[in-house]
Order: sequence, then structure tokens, then C-alpha cells
Amino acid sequence: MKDLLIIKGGLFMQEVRTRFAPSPTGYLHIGGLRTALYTYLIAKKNKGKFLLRIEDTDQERLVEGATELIYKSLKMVGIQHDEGPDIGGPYGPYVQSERKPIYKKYAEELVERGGAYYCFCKKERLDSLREQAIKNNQTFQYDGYCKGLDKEEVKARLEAGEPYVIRQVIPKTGTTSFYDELFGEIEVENSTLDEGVLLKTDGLPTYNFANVVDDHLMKINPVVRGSEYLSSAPKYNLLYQAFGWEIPKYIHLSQIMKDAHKKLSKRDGDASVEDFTSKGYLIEAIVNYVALLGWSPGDEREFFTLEELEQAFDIKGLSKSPAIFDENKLRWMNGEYIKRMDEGRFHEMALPYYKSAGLPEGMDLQKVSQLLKGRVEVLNEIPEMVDFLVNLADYDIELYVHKRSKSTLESSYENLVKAYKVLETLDDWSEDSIKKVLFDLVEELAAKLNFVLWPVRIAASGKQITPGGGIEILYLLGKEESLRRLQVGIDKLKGAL
RNA sequence: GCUCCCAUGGUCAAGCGGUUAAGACUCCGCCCUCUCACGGCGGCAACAGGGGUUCGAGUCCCCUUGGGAGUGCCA
Repeated sequence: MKDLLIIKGGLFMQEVRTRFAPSPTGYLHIGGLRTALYTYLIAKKNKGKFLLRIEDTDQERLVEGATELIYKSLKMVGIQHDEGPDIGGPYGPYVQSERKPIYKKYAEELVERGGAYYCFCKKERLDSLREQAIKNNQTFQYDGYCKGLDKEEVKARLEAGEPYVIRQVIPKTGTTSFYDELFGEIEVENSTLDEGVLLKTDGLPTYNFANVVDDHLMKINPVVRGSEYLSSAPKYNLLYQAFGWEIPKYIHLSQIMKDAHKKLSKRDGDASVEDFTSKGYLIEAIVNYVALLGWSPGDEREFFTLEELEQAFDIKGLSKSPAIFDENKLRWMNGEYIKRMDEGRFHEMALPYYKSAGLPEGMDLQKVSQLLKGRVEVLNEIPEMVDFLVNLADYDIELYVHKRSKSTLESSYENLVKAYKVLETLDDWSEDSIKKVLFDLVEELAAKLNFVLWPVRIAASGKQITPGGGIEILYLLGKEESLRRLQVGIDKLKGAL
């Protein structure tokens, strides 16, 4: 008896082996990330293997360096494949263009078995057929023109070196069905299926053929892929049957949408994983968020590390309907990750942003980090949050008017003058000392804290909202700059009174 | 057009025949507070429509509507 592995109540009679099979056409985008993640998790949850296969059978769409980008992204995410082009494995090669002879051999075998046939039709003929179909409002299907060719003729034309493709034979009548672990039984009429190309003129297979051959040879089970393959799955089953191969379990994943109508795509801009990380999103937050887009653990948990996902994941929680990517919620989750991060790491990550914001040399950046950590959602918002520490912008004196603190232009002026006086004589410019003299002042005035601190903070920052309060800001600015700014405030108010 | 799939608040989602239909994000209010944020408390907001089946339907079936995917010598 082989191993028994349980997926959604069904039994797996063999080792679980899943594969992520991107085509190297660019960077890994969010949808690809989620497919890779779920595929990986299904393998890990079942103590199986996860492999990476590069599907580069479309030589025209190849993008230089794209495969490396995929390695890089997966590594960043923390997904490690057990077999793949870069690390090898018992079922290689794992790059389809390097498997060319294999597909030819199997395509020929399929012709022998009656599951496929040679086709010599020219592009022009197919184009006009397709045009005709569109005109008649019909689905295009190859008309089987070359299907009836007798063996001798085929042989002769092949020997003459005529270009050819190999097409799949589809039964004219009857139905074909397949079972998806998520969607259940799906049945289609064979008459709606096209006798598509399996092996192209250039000798490379189409996806429709390569995926079946490779998944079988690499012992992939279950086959996990996007729901865009749902409608061609019957054809794959027909292929497995024609070869006499065992049909794998299928798990088709719903899509990630940009909005209700458009699916998330590279063309719409920032949809790649690296676009998000470069904006200041943490990879852990991205992974966590994406994991929950289309999957639910079934309980109230929403924070997961990769390791926790490996434990918790179950295809029962997969959603059949497409999910809309909500950057707003990603922002929130990223903010949560930042809050939970240790201070040292946050400081390290924030440093480059301080640099680009132009924070002064001598400033206590650790303190800045302390103030920011609980307030930042995405790292790239740091520069504008701290800009006031660099320059005091020209601000509207109406900022001094604040109802809750009972601040008016007059009171602000008076309090600023008093604050200036006590601060001017302060030698130890530490947060504690500043706090002490200002608190003493407040006590002396028998006022509310904010009556004094509101105008101080406004004068020190020129902004209505700041990370940190007045005392913290004065401390960061240093005595000289602080006094200068307070004086600016005093002058502004004086001019207005 | 044809084929297939999907359908709970604005978004992510729990729910698997009997619930006051969870929770999270967003938004709003209150509290806390040296501003903001955090935190705490509270609130707005959903079963697309119509037929069945059933004692009883968000949950099962059918139709309609809406949406998505496929329809390539792309994957």
C-alpha cells in the first residue's frame, strides 16, 4: 500500500507532488505569487514535493533574465522548491525547451495510438476558416481537413520536408468530464472541443500538450493551476486517456482581480511583487495578505507566517469566486507587521528613507524611528511624514487656533513667548529636561497641558499633524533650531495681532 | 455568438437545512491623549431576482440577471 494523503476528504494514493510552472515572460506578479504559494502549500501540507518548471515553449515571448527574476522572487517569499532547473532533480530537465525531443517522441506515439494526426494546413487557410467562423458567429474549430490524409501521403510529405503540426483527435460525439477537487464534476460535449495543435511547426509543444506530458512524466499530482485552464481540462483528460495514463487530481484556483471587471495584470502597473516591496511593503505582509485572498483558514486568525500557513492550509478554505485585490487592506496589514517588528529592524529599514528625506546629520534617528514605528503603514510614506524635521515650511497662523486646547492667536503668542524664555536658559537639551521646564510652566500658569503645548508643537513643526508631540519634536530639532522656530512663530503671531 | 465557471455588506470573508447572518479592512461616533497614530468601546453596511423542494432555505434544484474565463502553431 502506498501513502495515503488526505485532501478534502479524498485520498491520495501516492506522494503529493505539485509544480509551479510559470513562463519566463517577466517578473512574478501578485497572481503568480498566489498560485505559487497555494501550490507550494498544498505540497507542504501533505509532506510532498514542490517543483519549479519553466514553460518557455513560446520562443517569441521569452524575456531575458525572467527566469532569474522568478528564482529571486520565490526566494524572497521564502518558497523553496525541491526540484527545478537550478537545482536539478530526478525528473529533469525542468525547462521545457530542453525537453524538446521528449515531446516529439510522445506526439508521434500519440499519432500511432490514434490520438493525434499530422496537419499540413497553411496559416492562410486557417485564418480564412477562423474569419468565416467569426462571421457566422460560430466558435472556430479546425475542420479536420488533414485528418483523412492517408499514411502514404503523410509519409511522403514529411519526407519532402513540408512543415507540419500535430493535432489532437477529439471524438465527434459524446461527452468528456473531469473532476476538480474544488469545482466538482464538470462535463462538456466533445463537439464543443477543438482539435488543437499539440506540436508546433518549430517542433516545440503547445502548453496544451506539454503540460500533460510533463505533469505525467514528473509524476505531478495534484495538478494545481489557475481557473483559466478549467475549460481546457477536458481536452487534457482526453490526452491522458489516449496515452493510457492515470488522470491526476485537479485543483483550479480562482483569479485575483484588480476590480470587478479587470483581472490584475502587469499592464495595469504595480502588480508585481517587487513593485510592492520597493514601495515599502514587507514581503511577509504581502504573502500573508495574498494567502488570505481566496482562502480562509476557517477561524478568526489572520496573521500567518509561511510556516504557519504550511500547517493551516487546507483546500477546503479555497474560494471558488474571484477575489479583488484591495491595496487598502494590504496597507493595513503591512502597518500591523511594522508595529510588531522589533525596533532595530524597523530602524534599519527606515534608514534609507531618512536619507532620502534629508534628515540632518546630528539628529537622533533612533528616536525618529521610535515615533514612526507605530504610525507608518508603508515605508515609502516616511519622507513626507518627517519633512518638517528638515525644513519649517511657511504655515498658516490659523493653525494656532485650536478649540480643544483653548488656543487662540493671543494665547498662542503669550505661551510661545513664555516657553521661549524657559527653554532659552535650558542647557541640558534632553527630552526629560524639556518636558520638565514646560510642565513646570504649565503648572505655574495653572493651565491645561495642551494650552501651552499646542502652540509649541505648531511653531516647532508648522504642521497640524505630526508624528510625536511638541516635546519630542523640540528634542529632535535641537536647541538652536527649536528656538529659531519658536521665534518664527512669535514673529508671525505678533505681526497678525 | 458558443462552451464552462462563479454569485453573502464597498472589499476580503465565516456559514455547509433551523444563527439576533460571524470576523477583518474601509468609513463614522465616543473614550484615552502634548497633535496624529496606537489602544478601548460603539455604529453604518450583505444573502442579486424569481420559481420550486422542505414543517423550515443564504445553505438543495431550476430559470433569469450580473460577472469572469476559454474560444491562438500564448501560457
